[in-house]
This record gives sequence, C-alpha cells and structure tokens, in this order.
Amino acid sequence: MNIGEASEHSGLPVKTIRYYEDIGLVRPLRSENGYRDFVDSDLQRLKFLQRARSLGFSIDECRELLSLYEDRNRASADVKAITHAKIKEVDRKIEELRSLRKVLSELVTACHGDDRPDCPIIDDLSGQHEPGQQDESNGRN
Amino acid sequence: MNIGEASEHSGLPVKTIRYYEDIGLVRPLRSENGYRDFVDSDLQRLKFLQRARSLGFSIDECRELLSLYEDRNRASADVKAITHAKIKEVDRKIEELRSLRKVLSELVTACHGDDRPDCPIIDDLSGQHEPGQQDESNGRN
DNA sequence: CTTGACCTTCCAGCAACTGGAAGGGTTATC
DNA sequence: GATAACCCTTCCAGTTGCTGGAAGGTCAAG
Repeated sequence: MNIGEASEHSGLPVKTIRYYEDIGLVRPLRSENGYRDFVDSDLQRLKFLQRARSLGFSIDECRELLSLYEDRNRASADVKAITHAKIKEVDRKIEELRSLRKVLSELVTACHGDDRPDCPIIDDLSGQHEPGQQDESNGRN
Repeated sequence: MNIGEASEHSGLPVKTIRYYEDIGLVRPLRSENGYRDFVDSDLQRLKFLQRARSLGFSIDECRELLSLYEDRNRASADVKAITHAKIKEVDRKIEELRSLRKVLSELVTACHGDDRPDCPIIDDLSGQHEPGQQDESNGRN
C-alpha cells in the first residue's frame, strides 16, 4: 500500500507519516520503485499513533505506548500509569487556563470599550495596578 | 542600564530580551562598548511584554497591543476586542482539554491496572472497540 | 595581571510538524 | 510516442518562542 492510501486509512497526513518514519515510529518496506510499502502492521501502528496523538500523548509517550502495545506481556498497570500522568497534566493545563481566563475576563469587564483612549486593560499590562492613577509619567526620552 | 539589570527589572530572561530585540519588539540604544543600554521606556515595554505574554497573548498580539499601548489616541474598544478574542480562544482550549480529560479518565477507569497484559487503554488506542473514523479531512498533500 | 562576572554575536536545537522545490514513476488518453 | 495528471521521492526551510552553548570582548576588584 502506497503512502497516500496509508494516509487515508490512518487519518494522518502524508507529510506526517514520512516524518514518523524519519523519527523511527514506523518502518515501512520499500517497493522496487522506491515507494514506501505499508503493510497491515504498519497501518495498525499509524492508526495507533493517530489516536494517541489526538489524545494528547507526546511523541515520546507514543513511543512508550507503542512498545507496550507490542509487548504481549505488558502489565496494564504500566499503561495506566502513563495515562494517569497525562490526566494530571491535562488538569494542570486546565487550571492554568482557567486562572488566565479569570484575569482576562476581569479586564474585559473593567474596560468600557468605546472610542476613548482610557483603557484598564492597557493600564494593567503596563503595570498600573492601582486604581485612580492615570498614566502621565512617561514623558521623556 | 545593562541587559542584566533590565532582565531583573522586567522579569524576562536575558536571552529573551535579546530575542525580543531581534524581532523588533524593543530597540535599546548601544553604549560605546557595544553593550545594550536600556532606558525607562524600554523597561516599560519589557514589563508590558512580560505581563502580556504571561496572559497568553502571542508575540504578534503583543506587537499589536504595544502599538495600542503607545497610541495616546487608541480606542479602548480595540484593546477590548483583542482581549475578548483571546478569552474565546482560551475557552476553546479549555473545552478541548475537558473532552480530552473525559476520554482519558474513562480509559483509566476501565483499566484494571495490574500485572496482566489485558488493557482497555491499549485496546482503545489500537482501535479495538469500533471501526468508526473521526477525522475525514486530513489535509493530504 | 589575573580572575570572574558581565557583555557580545552566531549557531543549533527543542516539538511536531508543514510547505515547497526539484525531480522521477505510473496511468490513461490522444 | 507524447502529454497530462497524479502519485511518489528527497532535501531544505520555516513555524513559535525561546534556550543553550561556544568563542570572544569588557570591566571592576584584588
């Protein structure tokens, strides 16, 4: 199977598949004409990669998961641990974004948003945290 | 003021400040000896950048915000619009992460996590549940 | 005069691709 | 056989926002 077809079957762009070969995630055979030739097991790997990447696993984590995937004697605990760590990472990111959102929405609420230049958002960004203090200190050089 | 001191005052690493000069976000003077010489207005910009970046604005957005920051006649509506767009972006990311988390925690829950090889997580990643496909348009080239 | 902390430039690399150029292979039609 | 329309190949560069390191210049202290 050529790379185009492998792309369709795996849901991965052609470029990405070539990249995955580059970094050793998949090793398709080559036909006489130099074209890559993907067999069933290659397709399995590609689909696996597509799914794992879409779930937020890094390339290195995918590598690890793939080796577990192919280890018929793996302990499910190992896979579970990786997944659990990923969940905690996702939780951290969500928390970070939430607090970001909080600050941003406070700023947006404070800003009247008309055609006047006075803007609490800019004031905050420029370090004007105290209320009542308008900027006039920046006149030289 | 030399770059080290500017770094301390702005909270940005020395390397980052040099990078910001590279991409034209700040233009410090040079002393006789070739050292960068940061004046007050440079420091203002650096602090502004530090804060805006930490709030998740991209470099390009910072560029835009900076030009509004320095435009004494800016309309606060312009700043508000950028910030509002950023909030929506953050909301999208949070939603994405939440649905990711849901799938991951379902997988973790299903996995017994002992030393046996049977693992629902691996099964899911290798497509052992349903032959349905999720991403039709994968941008082949 | 030497040490050590600063500063300079330039080059490379991170993650995970993506785009494009330059060229060859395959297939179908004229 | 020529041509077109795709497919495939490799290689190089760019993305984002820095970060690390090498090789070397400057400065203040002892």
